[in-house]
This record gives sequence, C-alpha cells and structure tokens, in this order.
Amino acid sequence: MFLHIDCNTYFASCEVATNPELEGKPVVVANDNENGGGIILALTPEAKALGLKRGIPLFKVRNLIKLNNVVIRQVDHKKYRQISHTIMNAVRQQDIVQDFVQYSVDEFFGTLPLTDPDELRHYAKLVKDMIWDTTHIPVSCGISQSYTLAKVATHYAKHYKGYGGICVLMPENRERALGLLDIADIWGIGRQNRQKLYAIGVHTGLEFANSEEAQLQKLFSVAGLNTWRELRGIPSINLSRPAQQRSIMQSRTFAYMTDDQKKLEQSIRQFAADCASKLRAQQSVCRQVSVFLSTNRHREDLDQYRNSGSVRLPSPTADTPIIVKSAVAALEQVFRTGFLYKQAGVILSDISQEEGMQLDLFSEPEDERHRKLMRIADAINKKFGDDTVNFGK
DNA sequence: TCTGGGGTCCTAGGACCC
DNA sequence: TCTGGGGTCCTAGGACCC
Repeated sequence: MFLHIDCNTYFASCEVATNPELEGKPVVVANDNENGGGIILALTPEAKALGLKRGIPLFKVRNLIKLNNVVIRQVDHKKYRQISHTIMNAVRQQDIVQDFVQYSVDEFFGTLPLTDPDELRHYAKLVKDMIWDTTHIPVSCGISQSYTLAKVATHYAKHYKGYGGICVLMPENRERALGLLDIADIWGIGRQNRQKLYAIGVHTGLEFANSEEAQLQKLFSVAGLNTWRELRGIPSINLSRPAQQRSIMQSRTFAYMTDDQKKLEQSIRQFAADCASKLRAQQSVCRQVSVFLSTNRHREDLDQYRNSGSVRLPSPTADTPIIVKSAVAALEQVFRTGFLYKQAGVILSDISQEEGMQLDLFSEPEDERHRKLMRIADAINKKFGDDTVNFGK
C-alpha cells in the first residue's frame, strides 16, 4: 500500500515549531517586501478562523490583521528545506516505511508492506508521532492502493476530525470516497482538465474513474490517463527523479515598476549569478540561459507586454561571467521601451553533469582558470555568507 | 503527366504540481 | 501604495536528415 504524508499548513507550522511563543496564536507567513506588498502563503488554524486565506495580498487585510494581533512572519525557505530534511532522515531511520521519497518541501511518499487496515493505521500513527516528536510539525497521512488514491485519503484525513489525521482508504471504500470528491480536488486535475471534464458531464472522482478510456484518450495526454488508472487502483505514476534539477530559475516581482533597462539589467545580472552558483552547487553545467520580463498584469490601465528570450551557449558551462553575459544578451533581445516592468527572471536549462561535460574544440585553457576561480568564490560565500564576494562587470 | 516518405531531434509552450 | 517563486513532464510542430 502507498503512504502519503502531508505537513499541515507547513510554512506556518515551521514558524510555530521554531518559535514556541507563537503557539496558539494566529500566525501568517507572507513574502512581505519593503513596500508592504506580498501575499499570504500559509496560515495557522487560528489565522484561518479569522477569515484570512492563502493567496490574499496583505494590503487587503491589514485591518483584520491589526485588529486581531495576527503575527506576520517573513517566509524563510531555507528553514523549511532544513526541517523537511530532518523529517526525511527521521522516517528513513525506521524500517517499516519503504521507498520513502520527498515529493515537495512538505510532502512525502512511501510504501508499507502490509494489507491489514488496522496495522496500516498503527504504523502510520507511529510515523506521524515520530515526526511530531522530532520536529513538532503536525502531519496528515493517507494510505491506499496508488499514489493518487493515497492523496485522496490524505484529503479525508485533513477534512474529518474523527480520523485523527490518518485515513486508510481500502479498496472496498474506494468508490464511496471518490463519489464524494469533486474532480478539482484530485491530484493531476488542474483548471483546464477540470473544465474539459465538466463539459462532458463528469464532476466527481467516481464519475471520472468510471469513464471510458477511449473517451478520455481523446481529451487527455498520458498524464491524465495515468491519473485515471491510479484512481481505479492501478499504480501508474513513477516518482523517481534524476538527482539533479533540470532547470534552475530565479525571478522576482519588484516592489516598483520600471522602464529603465539599466535597472533591470542589474537585477538580471544578480539572478544569473545566483543561478550559476546553484548550478555549481549541484555539480552541473547548462547550455541555455533564458530571461523573461513582464509588466504588471494587475494594472489593466497600463500597456501590457511579456516575453522571454534565450541564448544557446556554444558549450555547457557553469561559468558565472559567461552566464551573466548571456543573460544580459537575452535581456536585450526581449526588452522593449515604453513599458513599465514589474517582474523579471532568469532560467538555466539543458542541464547536464559536470563530469561528462562535452568540451568543445575551441575551449580555452582560460576555462580551467575560470573554474578554479568559481570554486574559490563559492567556497568563500559558503563559509562567510552569500554575497561575500561577487563578480564585477 | 508525374513532384516521396520516413525518420530523429529540438524547442517553445502548455499543462500540471507545491 | 501594495497581488509569489519556484519546479516537472508532455506534446506539437519545425528543422533537419537520408
């Protein structure tokens, strides 16, 4: 059987776990910026009870927050990654959960070599309690015949208090569970696919699972059909992923809007340098550098423009100056005057491992000196903090 | 007159996820 | 005043090959 573990209101739980004085208080985690912008990313149950919701811009709820002494915590992704790492290690210490993998910063999957519902529940409880003892993070557990059904089970574990945060969904209860579930709540059904299904009169998980394969084939790609199979109890999703990331991105929504190319270039240079350093941290090289730009889509009164451009590198590299230079070139491709820009970012792609690196015929001995320089710069920044040393123009 | 057919590889963009 | 920041996979279609 497949086990799914989902941390409850993860970012908010991490803040409470690491700041005990926040216990029992309404807390929201937001990506607040210097202008007081930002949106709510996570909230404790106490904050939810006040009517606050994930995704709301802070400026719309300042009053509510002030009135109820809601604590606003700045989002801290580094901390959250560390805590999920601790959870990973803790669960891997014991030997009942197998194939334990991290799916996202706050979700995990594994398998349990058991079939008895009472036993399954018992071991899920052990894992849940152990995670609580180790990290003080509350989690919900779902268990069923496939990854997708395990997530359905977790959905019920979260929504029915009586389950105590654990739901074992056995085959005999599958139809009942799916019959009560809107297709929008199913993993793998997004906005587009939901509309397609509504259009053919399919609204519940059960109606979807009972649909004809031939009909679905016309509407969906393999991903949609995998979801369909999983809901019928046939495991069809493979979660194993390559050790390294296939793309690395850094972007920002600015506090301001600007039409100044020089100013954008400053940000793009920083993003590109940071991406390059992440790239080296996973011992990889990339062959493509892309830049995207966007105006403020919330300002319907202003002219809108968004575009992206790429630079293909002659050979794979993790060299900061080369990557920065390429990003600036890509920016020049897409920048248009007469618009007020609000968001920009850099994406590195076509990533491969450094070892198997294809040296091109014309690579310079200079490259080796560059690589040494990068290694030293990275080591200094790791030891003394990011941005201790940077690359000049 | 009649104007191939079958591949592979790459990329951008769309769908999904948290 | 003020509206996030990352990722993955799949597919269609163009470029290119013989």
